[in-house]
Amino acid sequence: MTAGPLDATFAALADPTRRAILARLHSGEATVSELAAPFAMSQPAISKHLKVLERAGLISRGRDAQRRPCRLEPGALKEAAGWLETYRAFWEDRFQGLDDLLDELKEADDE
Amino acid sequence: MTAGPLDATFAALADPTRRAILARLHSGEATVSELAAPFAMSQPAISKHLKVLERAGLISRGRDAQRRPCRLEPGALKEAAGWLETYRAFWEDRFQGLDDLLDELKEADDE
DNA sequence: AGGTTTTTTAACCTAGTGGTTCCATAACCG
DNA sequence: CGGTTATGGAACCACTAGGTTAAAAAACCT
Repeated sequence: MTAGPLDATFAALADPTRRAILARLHSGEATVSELAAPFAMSQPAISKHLKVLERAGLISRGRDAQRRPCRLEPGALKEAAGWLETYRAFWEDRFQGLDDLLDELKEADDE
Repeated sequence: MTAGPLDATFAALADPTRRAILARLHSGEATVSELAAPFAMSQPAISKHLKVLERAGLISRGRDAQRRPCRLEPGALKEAAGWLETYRAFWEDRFQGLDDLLDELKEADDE
């Protein structure tokens, strides 16, 4: 039934703080405190978000003395994009007016 | 901080039942009972899922006598895919081994 | 060893989610 | 009108999520 790691990935992406963290990591590794700095939120809260991202496979963490640098991992993002890709033809068809055409035909049928 | 409708969209996509419903709707409109049939779950539960999908803008609902046919809406899917698209270059770079090269350089630096 | 920095853990709170069952609504069909 | 079908709503329950504060770990620096 299409379960699996997509659950965790999409759930992780559903939070704006976490998406902002990913955006930040897009431009390179960062430590927990660096990631926490921009947010009006306690640092343990950020740690929780990072754990969610890690369990979803969106980031991985190294060790540098006391610091735990985070880096973006491409795998999960790629899978999520892959799932959405299934629908690309659908929304591009719609953009080309195919669905609108169908709507017109249906309305014509009702009259 | 990149908030907005992406929250609702990704949250809606985080549930396998809802993704299955979207997949089903990909091949055409369907009524609530048709959508509920494949699942070992009460029909009100499906109604709740449909409400989540609707509030996320992923589906819309018409009216056909007692039935409330659901159809897939492309907008939200397109936005979600658009957000992920920002990272496409990142995971494709990784696939090309760019990050692996960086890893090798770093390991060489440690020795 | 003692103190500082960085990060995680624990305990707690509130609110939301995903499911249930039972009932209400709405539109059809005799 | 009365019954049936299709769907939404209300009340409830267990569990999870996102936040807090306070304390514990772990690795550094004299």
